Amino acid sequence: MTRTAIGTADTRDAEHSDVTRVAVSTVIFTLRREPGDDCPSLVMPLVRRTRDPHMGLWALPGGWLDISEGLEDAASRTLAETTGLTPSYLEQLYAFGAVDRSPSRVVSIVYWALLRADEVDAQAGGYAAAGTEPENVRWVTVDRLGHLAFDHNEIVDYALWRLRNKVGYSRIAHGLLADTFTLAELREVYEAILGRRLDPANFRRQAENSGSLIPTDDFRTGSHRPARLYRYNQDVELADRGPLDIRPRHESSTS
Amino acid sequence: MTRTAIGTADTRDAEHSDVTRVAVSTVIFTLRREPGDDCPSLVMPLVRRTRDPHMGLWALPGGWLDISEGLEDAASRTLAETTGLTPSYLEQLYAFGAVDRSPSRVVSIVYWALLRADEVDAQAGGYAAAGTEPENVRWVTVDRLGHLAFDHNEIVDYALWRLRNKVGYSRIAHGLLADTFTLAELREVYEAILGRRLDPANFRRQAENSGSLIPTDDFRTGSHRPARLYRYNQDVELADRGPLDIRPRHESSTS
DNA sequence: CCAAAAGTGTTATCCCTACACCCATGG
DNA sequence: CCATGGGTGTAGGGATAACACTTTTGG
Repeated sequence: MTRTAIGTADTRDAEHSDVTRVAVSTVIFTLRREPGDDCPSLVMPLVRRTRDPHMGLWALPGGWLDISEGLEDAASRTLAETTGLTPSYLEQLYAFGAVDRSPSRVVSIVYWALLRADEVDAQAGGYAAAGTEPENVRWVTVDRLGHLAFDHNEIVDYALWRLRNKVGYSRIAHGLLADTFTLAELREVYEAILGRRLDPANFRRQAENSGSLIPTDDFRTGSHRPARLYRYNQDVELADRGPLDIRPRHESSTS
Repeated sequence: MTRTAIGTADTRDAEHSDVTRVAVSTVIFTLRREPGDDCPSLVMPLVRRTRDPHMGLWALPGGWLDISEGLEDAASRTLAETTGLTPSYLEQLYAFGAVDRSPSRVVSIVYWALLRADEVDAQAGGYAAAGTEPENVRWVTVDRLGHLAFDHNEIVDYALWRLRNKVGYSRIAHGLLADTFTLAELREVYEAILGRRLDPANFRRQAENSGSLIPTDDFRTGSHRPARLYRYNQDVELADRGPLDIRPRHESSTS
């Protein structure tokens, strides 16, 4: 492994200013329920830049592509370095390569990923207990990002567009939930992503008819009528992406 | 401009074997109507490799990314070098970066493009008249490609999947036609891409209701009842891709 | 007149939406 | 018993698919 940098695309060495280098960054989504809020909201981790192109600004997690490392491996690695977690979903977003997007020539292969809310909470709790909470990492609601380094605002906008688009025809919403969940929880994920409320009755039917949900015998008991817990049917993959193995495997760590 | 190579991802210099280089390749689709056939079929240009990784095999047109050149510019450039034409549609497909996809480490940013059938025919006629038909370029029907260099078979499969997928929810089919066309011609494009016949009556209604077609006052007179010619409404862009300027501009050369 | 493609009309079906309604639980 | 969310039923609208039908040309 060669050296890598958190915070994409800085100038590693002056001597490299005449070559094109490849960076890999990742837009990482998860869901956070604020105590006062009625519905959860999308949040993502950002990394503070400690070097000069845009030093001090917040940027997407990322690093240089190692010569002996696959693109997706690089995305997973930087994701783990930033969050300590394994994504429930990881997909390539786009390759950004405008000549002027960085002082030196950098092509960024950008991935986007989903993290299960419960895993993030557990991890955050662990950091808090150990007192090792990283100072240069911050989790931010997607609609309050502010001005990011490089072209990262554009990148996040595109990732958000893709997420919202994809939630309509695939089952990525499961990537934000624990392995069992109520239909209301699943619906809240959709509502948080799409930014609008959905009819519970119709949502239930659609979800049930999709064939991707397995009802369990357990119920979530709240302050009212208990709700059945469902599980994601891993067999059904749904026409989701390409016909080949280009697409990432979901390395679900909970199952 | 530095040196470039037709036929992606060969080893430029031995001294570069310790760096990751960026190549840009393009899957170029157009429609060819064989004299005997009843319906046109998808064809694409391939380039014969003249250097050693996979020398002699056919490969996608491509070349090394120049340090002062945008990704899309590189795709357009190699496309022009191969076909002498400007694409009617050009979009990034995927970044391929498996460690073992080439002897040296190469990340290929792959684009896919559409060419208007009439422009390709005109160009081919020009080559034939001038006697300058390139020997190392061959136009092949997509279902008779044979074994290509590198992972290019996978790449073409993915591009085909994307094309077939996209034809269902966008109007890229126009990218394969001249600027005026009959509904039957438009339907044939869809049929060639999707590989199945479509009901002419229903297709007509869908096309008319899409709002993207402008009827002209001209008719195509064949051996039977004349058919109205339509034009593509360039104002309507349809929710097609990302919300920002990441998407390529269609540099249509006919309008 | 005939064949064949251009173009129109009609109907059944499916899916989605809205919304009324019943069910089960904690307080 | 009542408020609240869990869960079911149902009627209307829009899009699609299947296919019968009329129109217009060349031969």
